Amino acid sequence: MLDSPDKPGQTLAKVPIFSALTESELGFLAQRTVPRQYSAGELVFGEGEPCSGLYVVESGNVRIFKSSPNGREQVLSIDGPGSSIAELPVFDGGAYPASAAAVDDVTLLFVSKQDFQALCLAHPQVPLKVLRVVGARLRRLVGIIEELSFTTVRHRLASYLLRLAQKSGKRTAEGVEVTLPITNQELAAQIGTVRELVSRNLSRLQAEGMLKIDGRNVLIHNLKTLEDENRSTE
Amino acid sequence: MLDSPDKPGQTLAKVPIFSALTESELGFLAQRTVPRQYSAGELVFGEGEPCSGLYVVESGNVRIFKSSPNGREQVLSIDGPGSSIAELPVFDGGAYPASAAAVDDVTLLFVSKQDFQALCLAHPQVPLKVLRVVGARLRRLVGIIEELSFTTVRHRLASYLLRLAQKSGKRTAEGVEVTLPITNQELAAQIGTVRELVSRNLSRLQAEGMLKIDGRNVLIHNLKTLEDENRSTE
DNA sequence: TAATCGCCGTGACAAAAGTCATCGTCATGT
DNA sequence: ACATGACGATGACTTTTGTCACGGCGATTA
Repeated sequence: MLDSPDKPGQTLAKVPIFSALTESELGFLAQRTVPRQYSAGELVFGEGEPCSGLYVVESGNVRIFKSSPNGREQVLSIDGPGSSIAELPVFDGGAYPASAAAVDDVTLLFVSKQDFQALCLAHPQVPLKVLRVVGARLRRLVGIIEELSFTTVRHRLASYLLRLAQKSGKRTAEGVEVTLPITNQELAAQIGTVRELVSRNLSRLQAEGMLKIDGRNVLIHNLKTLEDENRSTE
Repeated sequence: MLDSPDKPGQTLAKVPIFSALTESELGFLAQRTVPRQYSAGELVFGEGEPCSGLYVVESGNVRIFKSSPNGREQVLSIDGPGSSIAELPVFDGGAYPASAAAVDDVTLLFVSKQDFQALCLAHPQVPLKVLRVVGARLRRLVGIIEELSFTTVRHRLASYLLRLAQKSGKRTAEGVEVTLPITNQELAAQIGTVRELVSRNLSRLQAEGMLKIDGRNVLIHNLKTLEDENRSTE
């Protein structure tokens, strides 16, 4: 049960880019996927490596990022179960444009370039689905550029908190409470800055009375005030 | 001759995403395209507008950019003849993620969403070509993010000059000479900063003996020195 | 228990980025 | 000839960002 042979098939069925396939086609595809395990922090592939195929996330989360020689990192996206990653380099034949690492313990399904290309030829709907997924990816990247180019660390931090509040905030009497799911270091990599500035800006927002910080828990007193923070210079 | 009826067809033949089509199919497509003229500076479409179709650049150049309420702009790409723009929003049904404006006088061929989708269904190779093109676009965006996140204005300016030197530099006795094709204002928008910083950093590079600036002409004394400028902190 | 390690906060500092205002130049049109 | 407007350089200043160094805290391990 825990390791039933059709489990990969079930995962694949939930992947948007394969949603046009019939059950038997999924089964066929599932037979050619190779499950790969990674433990937290492990590298899945590195920027610049030749692209041998794409991956589907079965469990856990994968972080796609760029890193600088200085040790800085910039996260491009975090993908959970049902996401496909690295679909694009499969098509243009180039190398991976960024690195991928396991956030926590992760199981991925690997689909070789050859198999995927054959699949695309046999099922013309697949590339169309890929284009949809890629569209979303591109929008996200443009959003990152916009934020990096136009806003300050403070803004990006506020945006992050708002997004988090929207996704997993709990209403309480004194406001909305969120729990930071990551370290300041990782948060810094996501909003394009360094650990210290995250720490300082969080403190500053608290000093200004917008937040109350208790370890990883953040109580946002007034969502509106935080939203204004964004609109002002955005 | 100047306005021969098959001219759109000839342009379309050079567009990568249509390279899989036969001559007669191109002719068929050409009949459904609508040529549109824009004069320098004119807006083609604005960020957030619903996407009604894609464009092919027939002549001139189009600038794709984001703008901030502050009046700042960030250029995402500049596309010349033979490029297609806004292929992606056609697929995911969303709005244009950025604005497009004519750099100089421009003629575009408009292909409606409906026609293009029908084309994709009839010719499965087309979406595959689109994926290739989009792959390149995505790489460029990731590159912009990398530069914005990791490097300084000085670095990005040096990179820009190097790229320009590589593309259109002329070797002279004292080094490589390039002519800036745009104003400092526009240069600033491309490297993600403001007019003043471009001016200042150019002056500074000159003061340090790397360049000699004469109006729009820049003489780069030593390409290597400028390249080092990039590697150092990148 | 002590040592170590990862994470966090912060002070001190340096560098970079951005804003505002001013002035000069050059081209254009009236 | 003159006014206008776009473009560019630059000084003065503020804010933001980044770096380095240090110390504290909590968990894990020797």
